[in-house]
Amino acid sequence: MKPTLRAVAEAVGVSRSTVSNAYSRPDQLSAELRRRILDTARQMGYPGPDPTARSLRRGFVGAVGVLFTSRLSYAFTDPFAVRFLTGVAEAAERHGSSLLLVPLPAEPAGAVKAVENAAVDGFCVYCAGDEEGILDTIRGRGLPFVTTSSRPRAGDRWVGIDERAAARSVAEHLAGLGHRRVALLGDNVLPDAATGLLRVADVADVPHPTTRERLAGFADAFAAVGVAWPELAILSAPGNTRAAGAAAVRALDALAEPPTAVLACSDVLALGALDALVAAGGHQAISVTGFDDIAEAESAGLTTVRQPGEEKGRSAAQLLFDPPADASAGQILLPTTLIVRTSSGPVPRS
Amino acid sequence: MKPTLRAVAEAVGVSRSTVSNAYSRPDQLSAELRRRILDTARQMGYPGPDPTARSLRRGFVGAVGVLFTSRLSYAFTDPFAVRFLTGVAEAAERHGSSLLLVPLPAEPAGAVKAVENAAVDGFCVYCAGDEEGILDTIRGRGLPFVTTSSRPRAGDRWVGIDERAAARSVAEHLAGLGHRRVALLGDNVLPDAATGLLRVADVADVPHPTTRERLAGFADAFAAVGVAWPELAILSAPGNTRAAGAAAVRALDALAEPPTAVLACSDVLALGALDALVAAGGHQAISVTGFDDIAEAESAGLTTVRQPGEEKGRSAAQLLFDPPADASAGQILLPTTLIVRTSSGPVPRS
DNA sequence: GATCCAGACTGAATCGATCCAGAAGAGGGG
DNA sequence: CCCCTCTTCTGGATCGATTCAGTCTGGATC
Repeated sequence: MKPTLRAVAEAVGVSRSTVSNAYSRPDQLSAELRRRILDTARQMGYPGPDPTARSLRRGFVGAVGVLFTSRLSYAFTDPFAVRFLTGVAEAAERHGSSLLLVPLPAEPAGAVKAVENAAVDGFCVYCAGDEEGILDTIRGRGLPFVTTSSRPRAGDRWVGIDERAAARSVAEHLAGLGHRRVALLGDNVLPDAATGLLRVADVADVPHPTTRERLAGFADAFAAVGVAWPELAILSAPGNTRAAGAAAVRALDALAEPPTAVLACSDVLALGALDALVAAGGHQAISVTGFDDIAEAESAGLTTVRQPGEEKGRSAAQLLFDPPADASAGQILLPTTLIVRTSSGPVPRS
Repeated sequence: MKPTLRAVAEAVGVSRSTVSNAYSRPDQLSAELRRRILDTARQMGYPGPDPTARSLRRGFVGAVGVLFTSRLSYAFTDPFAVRFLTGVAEAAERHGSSLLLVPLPAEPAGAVKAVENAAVDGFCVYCAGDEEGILDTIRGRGLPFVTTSSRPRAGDRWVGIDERAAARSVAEHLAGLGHRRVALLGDNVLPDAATGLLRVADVADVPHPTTRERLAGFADAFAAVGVAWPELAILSAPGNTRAAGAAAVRALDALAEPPTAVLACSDVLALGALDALVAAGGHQAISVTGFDDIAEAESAGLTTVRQPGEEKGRSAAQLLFDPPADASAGQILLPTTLIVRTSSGPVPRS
């Protein structure tokens, strides 16, 4: 067994307080004694104050929790999530904090337990499915947190973009190019895990808030040019991956008249859509747009909406570390930009 | 202030142990009493046992530390590191553990402190620069760990590849295509942060173990066809990024006779090299190879050595969670494969 | 020479739980 | 009716440190 602080104190012949001070408050004891303490500590193989015990006593941990809803390992396969995490990491390392990545089990009860058991000083919540349940648990613990995805409660710290307006901007671009018969592509659009071409009575039925807002934004633009919601084809992918996007788009084959454009809720899905269209040989005819502007989007020539991923993470962590005195400054709206590339073009005359 | 377990115990009129049992050992008390306890706890706003206090008493935390040497936020920009992390995350979530990502300050003393202060049950050490210093600190704490990068000490748990043989395999491929005048590209080849074309007296002078092994493997293959170490051009990039790789390769312009091939120590660097060569217009003439086989390598047609990234992470975590009874099984050597694509070809006759 | 003060160090209380030996009570078997 | 076992619950010790109100010492001040 490793020696404890007490053992060191006894070996040197001083009180535990003094040994503690030798580590954490050098100014509280003479340099000479401090040296002696640290020396014998080293000799005895004392590894320094136990982090857990210290945290308990001090009342803080030095780590922020990061919450992804989907399986943690999936988070890393999502380029945008990785960029967010990069930003959080950047702020955290500047602040001297560690990052605790907490895997959330699929069942709500398990997720709540995971949040309750996380030894952290606060949370960055990235896009959770059962967001409210999780936020309530965090509130229950009395820990500070910052959300990103859905619309925040008044008083909650938040950083995000205007999802709906951003989505509208790409859709307006396509509408401007003359597209009227279009498909909207999202992942897990409805809760029942149905995949492919879907009938969605109302955008409000879409459970995932980000997907919902983006679809609504797309719809807004088309409504403005006279295309109503029921006329839009809705495609649901089984997940936010390239393969899933491709699979969903293949469902369009069933349509008598294929759409002239596919608007995806993420770049990953959009790239998958391109994959499928290229494989089918008809990609010239169909415009595809994405959302996020991940690295691959550029080389693929994907028209998309750029949102600042790293900055989102950085601001979130920053907001957690030093909360603005003025609560109204606790909600940061980041800008988005429409990036037009080659994957979108005018409707082909046929 | 949030109520504590003690407060709940007093409110219900039972002992603290019983409340504790209500949460952690339901079989130790009657269902009826348990319900009563949990109910009043909920009413009082008790968030459940404090994770830190619990960890202290139980002696374990439920989190594994992951150590990257370079700045934590850089880790996420390295696709191979992300894949490793994905694997670790996968194993961790299966095991119900969290991941503590610990940023390591650049100065060794700070890094040691960071490792000492991490509240974890063990570490996965991914490619650390001052690896030995860090491993010693972990050993000092008496915590289990798994390393990946450099050659392991006997008895240490380890998962990795035969870096040197793998590197040799790509180099042999190029040598077989007739290449004799080649450049080797790594990041931070020498400790003095020199960039571009370098004079390196001996491979052994390269501080970073992975880079050293890979360069040595490249050299092995060329030595076998009569090209000695001093005849190889060594390029050092200022970091493991695409831009850095491109920058380093531009130094080749200074050469009277440019090499016919560039062998990079990572795909990221290789892609950067391709960028630079494409920009210069001469990429047809020069073969480029990478290392790792990241996702972008395929679409770029990059010849490379594939190593199983996710599996590396998964095995590392697995090795940490359930150590093999037989210590000799604690070192896992993963296979590598040469992947030949279009970025390598025969030496052009001129 | 009495007073004051800063600096060095101590001790007990505390952080918030979990663990374990054992007490109390209920039921069962002989 | 007594002994034994089981279940249910309790109290105190403990995990390993930090904190804070003091004590003690030696020297400066008037």
